[in-house]
Amino acid sequence: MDKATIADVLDKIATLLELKGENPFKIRAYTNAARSIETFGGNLGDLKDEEALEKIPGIGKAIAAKIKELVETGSLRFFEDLRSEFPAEILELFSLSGLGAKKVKSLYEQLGVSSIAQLQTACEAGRVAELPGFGKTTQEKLSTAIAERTKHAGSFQLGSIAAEAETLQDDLRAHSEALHVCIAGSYRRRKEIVRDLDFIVATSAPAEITAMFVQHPLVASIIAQGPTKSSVRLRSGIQCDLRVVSATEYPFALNYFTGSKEHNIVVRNRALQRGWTLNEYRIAPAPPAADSKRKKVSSKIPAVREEADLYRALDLDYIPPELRENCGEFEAAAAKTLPRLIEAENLRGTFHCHTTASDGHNSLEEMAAAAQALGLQYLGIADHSRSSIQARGLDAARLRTQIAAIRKLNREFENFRLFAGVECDILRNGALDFEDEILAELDYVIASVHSVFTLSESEMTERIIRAISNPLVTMLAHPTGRLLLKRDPYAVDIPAVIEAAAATGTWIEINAAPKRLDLDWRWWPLAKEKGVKCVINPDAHRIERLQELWFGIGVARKGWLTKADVMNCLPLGKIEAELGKKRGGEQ
DNA sequence: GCCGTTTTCGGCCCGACTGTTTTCAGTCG
Repeated sequence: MDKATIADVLDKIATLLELKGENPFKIRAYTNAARSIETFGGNLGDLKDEEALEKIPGIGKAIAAKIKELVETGSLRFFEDLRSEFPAEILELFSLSGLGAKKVKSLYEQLGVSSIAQLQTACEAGRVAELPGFGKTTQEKLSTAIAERTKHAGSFQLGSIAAEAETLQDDLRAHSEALHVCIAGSYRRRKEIVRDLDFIVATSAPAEITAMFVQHPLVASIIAQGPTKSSVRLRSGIQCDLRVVSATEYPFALNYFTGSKEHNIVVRNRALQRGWTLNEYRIAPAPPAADSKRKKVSSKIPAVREEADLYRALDLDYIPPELRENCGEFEAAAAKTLPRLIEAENLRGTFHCHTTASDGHNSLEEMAAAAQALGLQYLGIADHSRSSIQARGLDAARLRTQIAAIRKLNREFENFRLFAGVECDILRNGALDFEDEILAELDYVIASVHSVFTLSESEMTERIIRAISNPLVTMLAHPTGRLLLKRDPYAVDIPAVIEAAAATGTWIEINAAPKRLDLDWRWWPLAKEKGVKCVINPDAHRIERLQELWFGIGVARKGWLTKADVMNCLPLGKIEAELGKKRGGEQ
């Protein structure tokens, strides 16, 4: 059972308790526990051990016992009992925007509505509008939400909306009344999936900024419009919120709306401990509290002109947005041990690219020129191997032709080099798609799984470990095979793969293609701890896609990686020796 | 149900917008 499944059960418990009208703080405890499990970086085996579970923040005795039962038996009595109190489909109602626990409860108790289909019928019959607390407008909005539901699933790959987001940001920045503009939220934290975009604008002319925003050519419809907050839907379908604030409010708003929610709660609590109350607009003295805990504290209110001032006032080093997930950043920032995260400028080359030889759209020469234009010192070419029939994978003869072409081209470059590699399929049994003899002729080898995704977890794990145990394999590409929002990862024991990569000196890829972003940021602190090196690769099939390296940098930063952890930050003069290390048995 | 720099009780982030109200509840982030 994976972490996502456990978190999902905890979330569903929270929702069902809400439907029952339980104590809101108990409900939040389950939601907090779900987030905690989701971001838990440790070994999955620990989830069976109650003592280890209770060490995870937000998980106490009661929830630890429930997780243990769930992991050990595959089900949870408490959850099943709770679920049986309501019709099975009732949870789907929560996916409609505007419907929360109270309204769902009313619909269920007063109209017997417990599914989206039933709600649709009730709306069409006009019965929803007659309920207390509902009305004609609400009924119409629900009808629309049901109709639009399939159209906007509500989640977007970061890469699929980045261009739109940056365009809107640039246009807002160009407005003469905009003093500061930033996209906060999960976009700023570089989450792989975003649900909306949060624009924060500092200005003394809020009406003009709001007008420009809601009338922007990218806007498809206006959801809400007020003096300080507006919401629109862009053409791509993503919801986009605008907050207009004053210049003095800006650092607070930026911090608050960057989140994460879990991070904000800790920030606010640290402020409270110092006798201050913090909201999205300002920091102020905490009101004289009824409880004796804080009333004697009366520190001077700090001046905050930018976000860093806020963290400083809370005795913390500045925490980069990518780390704001409440996954240890506070402890590190307090101890002044936050790492200096990798930046895009640190990259010197990259390794996983395709050409027209297999399923790419550009030639060797074009890919090399594009890499040089980006300021890279080297580019690794790794076309598919023969088993990837669908991608016109190379056989030994065509691969040797490509190696020769690369060697020839290299004689023409100054201060740039193409490396000859291959993206070699890992066959069902863990063998590689080429004989060692030809792999040894290459500068490096990428191993990856492209077929038979349905093996059991132990078979898949053994398969991958066998492949990377070959000394000729330099790196493991997209280790889980996931396609974000489309295909789940195949079953594989990532901690075991990380152990094997550490033992064999194999690098692990961050595949920077926005649909993959694999290996996920949540695993990198563990990989780093084990001494595994990272390589950021675009998996580019055309020259424009080389720029997707930018998304890989975001993942690396979220994974707490520095330039020392990422092999392709090494300059040309040093990377060649590193490519030979595993092969030479020096490791 | 979780948590602890006054720790085993008594808190638990909080403001904006909308729609349905006539002063506020529900939802959202």
